[in-house]
Amino acid sequence: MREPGKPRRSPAPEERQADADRTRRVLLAAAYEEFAEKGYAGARVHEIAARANVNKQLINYYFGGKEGLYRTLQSQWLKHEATFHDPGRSAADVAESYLHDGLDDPRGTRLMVWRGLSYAEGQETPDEEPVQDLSGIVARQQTGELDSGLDPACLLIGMMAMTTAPHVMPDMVKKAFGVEASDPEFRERYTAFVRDMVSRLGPRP
Amino acid sequence: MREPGKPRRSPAPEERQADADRTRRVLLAAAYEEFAEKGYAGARVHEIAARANVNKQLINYYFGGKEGLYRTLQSQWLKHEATFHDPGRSAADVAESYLHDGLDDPRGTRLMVWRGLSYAEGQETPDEEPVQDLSGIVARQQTGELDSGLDPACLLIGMMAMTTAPHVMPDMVKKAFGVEASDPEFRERYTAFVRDMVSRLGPRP
DNA sequence: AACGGTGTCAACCAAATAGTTGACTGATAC
DNA sequence: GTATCAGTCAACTATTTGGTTGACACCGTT
Repeated sequence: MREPGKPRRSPAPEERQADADRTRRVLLAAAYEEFAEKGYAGARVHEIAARANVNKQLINYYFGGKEGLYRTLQSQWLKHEATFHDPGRSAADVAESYLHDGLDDPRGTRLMVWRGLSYAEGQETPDEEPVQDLSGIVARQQTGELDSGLDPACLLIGMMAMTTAPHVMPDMVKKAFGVEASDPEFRERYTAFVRDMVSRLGPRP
Repeated sequence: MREPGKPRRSPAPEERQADADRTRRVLLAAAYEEFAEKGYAGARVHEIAARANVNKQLINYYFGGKEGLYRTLQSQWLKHEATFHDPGRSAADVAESYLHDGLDDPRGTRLMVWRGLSYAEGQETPDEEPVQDLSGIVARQQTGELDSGLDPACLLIGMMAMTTAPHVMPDMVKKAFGVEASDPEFRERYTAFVRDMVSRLGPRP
């Protein structure tokens, strides 16, 4: 990208390290976009480099290649786990905000779904916590907000399924609602449904 | 694959057409596997040809290339639409069989999810029916099996979300249940949950 | 001032990949 | 019997793609 004759801008004294960190960050940000959009197989390293306005060799330099970059991205996004652990807010509110977060910025969800499809059974889960935190659900069962007769693990999967659905089957949404998943009309109708749904998960009369 | 000297087996009289059809079929079957497993970008045409035990050129000959093959496959699998239209069986039974069909053979679901991720908003939906059949849901609302206060389109999406969840987030399943999504224990617990869930969608007392 | 290290890049390379070419086989039509 | 056509394939090609090489600029240290 740099013009032939023009010498590169000089990295200021203590800016050196900052530049390296900055490069890592912009690369990760670009990778986030590219991988969320096209998945691992569809993503292109030169495209990531272009989005980051950086030479593609730096992907190898800092992350050891496409796969290293992908792994780094994944492990970084593991923190973003959904646990419904948010005392003070109702389950319906938490579900709604999960849904809205996903509708406002589908990238995280898409990344998760791409990963799910590429998931191979029996693969080693190296360092990442091998157990899902269900305490947020269980706590709500104890307070009677959710029916304690229901399986907590199922509850979590079910709730997550509802919030990811618009990204998993956007075409079915389009055909069933007549509008895209990003349309306010869908948002409104589906939000109401999710809240209603959650309210039905309380203890049975 | 054929040995050098050995002449090819002669196509019998009326077998000619049958051979062409057969080639198309084995290619589509192989493509179904390959695309379901790796998605469009990850699939390899030489791999599809190998699975079909056929020269890869035939993919171009019969389908006009990788994309043509993919399109043909998609349009063929459109019939498999889920509509909950099955009078005589309860909604819980239908949901359960959707779930079990998916667990027994994930390929159709995976294909759908891959497609969902590749879905670009605003793209033309060429010939395929642009409206989702909701009559199966509405009918169940009229008989009082499902709450008629609920949005039919939402009901469909929600139900489908539940049945596809195991394939969309197999890693979360693994972490939440401690077993793979293919494990009988998961199947049992999750089936019970889905049935319970559906039973809660009836009219409120 | 020479040296070594870090951050960066342009140019190159090898493998993979989708697609093309030209040939061959046998059956049917003329 | 010759021409034509459908079906098939091995070998080839152009392009894409992830990755490597070698260089260079700038800084701090000796």
